[in-house]
Parts: sequence; structure tokens; C-alpha cells
Amino acid sequence: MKQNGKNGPAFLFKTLSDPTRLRLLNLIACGETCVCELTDTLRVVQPKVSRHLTRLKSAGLVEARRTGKWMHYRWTSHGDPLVRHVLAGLRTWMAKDDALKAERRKREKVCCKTSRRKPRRKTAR
Amino acid sequence: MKQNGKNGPAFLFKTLSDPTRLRLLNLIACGETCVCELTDTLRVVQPKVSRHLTRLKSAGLVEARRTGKWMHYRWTSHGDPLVRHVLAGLRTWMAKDDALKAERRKREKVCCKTSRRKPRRKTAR
DNA sequence: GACACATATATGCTTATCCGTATATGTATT
DNA sequence: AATACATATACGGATAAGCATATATGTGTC
Repeated sequence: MKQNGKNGPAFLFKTLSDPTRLRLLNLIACGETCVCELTDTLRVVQPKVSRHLTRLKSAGLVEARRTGKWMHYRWTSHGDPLVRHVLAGLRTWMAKDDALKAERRKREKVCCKTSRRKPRRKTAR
Repeated sequence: MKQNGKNGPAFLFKTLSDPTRLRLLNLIACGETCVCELTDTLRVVQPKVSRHLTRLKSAGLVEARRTGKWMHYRWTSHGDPLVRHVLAGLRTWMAKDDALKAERRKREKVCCKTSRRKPRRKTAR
């Protein structure tokens, strides 16, 4: 029932102390998101995204679901009270931040292979 | 009049990611506390306590007041919304933690040098 | 008041450790 | 085999611990 990662506020806050992870949480806050979408939107190399997602999951902040090759990440739905509380405050803060707002808009423009058409070629840029 | 330290959630959460700093916040949560009381209760060397308190202050989590040789630290009263929100959640969590509860009780037993001169000032929450 | 001295706290500085990143390689699905 | 994602390793930068010392205030003595 418990996640394999460490618990306690120190680990939670350390997980939240990385800017890249906050950017990831910001995008995932809009809804379930696959890794390629995150990589394309943030222009961050995929291994880096993957590593941070693993950390977010071990802290109980996000959950993952697999469909074929794609991993879909979403905000956790049944975290402990402190996690839920902090996430709520973070959502409020992120809604107001201009840079994060821009990335959320950009995410809408990125053509994700899972949700839209399936271009045979890789998504360049 | 804003704090000189960095702002933003990444810095805030990083500040909260250290166990010693959480222990300090836990003791200070009970009311204004001087440094000697913190070192005696936690059995942490004074320079270490001092550095962590500086960090907590730069993150806007605590405020300091000087009376003579003694520095009194207390939870911040006018932080930004995210700080206030996170502190509130943290207070709830800390109230339930057994180890922290024991340290709060121990703090009451520690004879602070300032207490002989005048009683501690409890701050309203 | 000027001085020496004690106490409370802060700060340099060095060392060790932690942590994020980049590159490369491995695994799984189609 | 190609694609999407994960992990392993090495490395550089950030940061905390430890020790010594500096600053600041208070107290006593003259």
C-alpha cells in the first residue's frame, strides 16, 4: 500500500526544491501527460525528465500509468494529508506565475503522439 | 522591506528539506525561542544552529528579535501566501510526529538562561 | 567613563558529502 | 528494427558539518 520511496516532510520538500521538477508538476497539473509531451514542451532531454518523474513518484506527488510504450503521469489522488496540502498551495502559486503559465499554454500546442495524430517522423526541433 | 534572500518555491522547499531545520521549526512553533534553548534541547552545536536559523530567516520562515545578547526566533507573521500555507500544513504534521513531540516536551524542561531573568514570551498564532 | 572579561551568537574556512546533469547503455513495446 | 522510456556511470557544482575565530552585548572593577 505504501510507496517504496521515503516518506516524511524532509524528503517531500527536497523533491519539491528542484526547478525542473516544479516545471514538470506544473504541466502535469493540467491533466495526465506523457513523457514525450513533457520533453517536447520543456525542451529537456528525456533521461532528465524520466529521472525527475521517478523522484516525483517516489515522493508520492505523482502517479504513473502505462499504455503501450507511453507512460502517463498525473498528480497523485491519494497522497497523505501533508502532500495534498502542499500540492494545493503549490497549484495556487503556479497558476499565477507567468513563466509557468506560458509553459502550460505551450503544452497545448505541442503535438503529442498519443493524443493527436501519429506522425511517422519524430517531432523535430 | 522584503527579505534579502531568494524567493520562489524552489528555495522555500529546499530550506524545508533539511531535518535539522525542521527540528528547529518544530521548537520555534511553540513560541519565541532563543538560540541557547535550541542548542541545549537538540544537542546540536551552536554554529550549526546559527547557520540553519540564518537560512530559515532568509527563506522568510522565521523572524528574529534581539534582546541584549540573546536572539529570539519566531515563526514569520507576514510571509507570502505560499509560505503561510506550507507552514500551516507543516504545523499540523509536526503536531502528530512522536519524535518532534518529545523534543517539544524536552524544550520545556531545558532551563534557558533567559528564563531566569524573565519568562519567555509566547507569541500568538 | 575606560578597561578587562564573560557570554551569546554569527561567520570564515576547509573538508566531505549530496545531488543534478550529461553521456551512454539497457529494456520494453510495436 | 524503431521508438519510447528507464537506468548506470562519471563528474562538477552546491551545500552541510566542524573547527576556530570574530562580533556584540552585558558585567564587574577601577
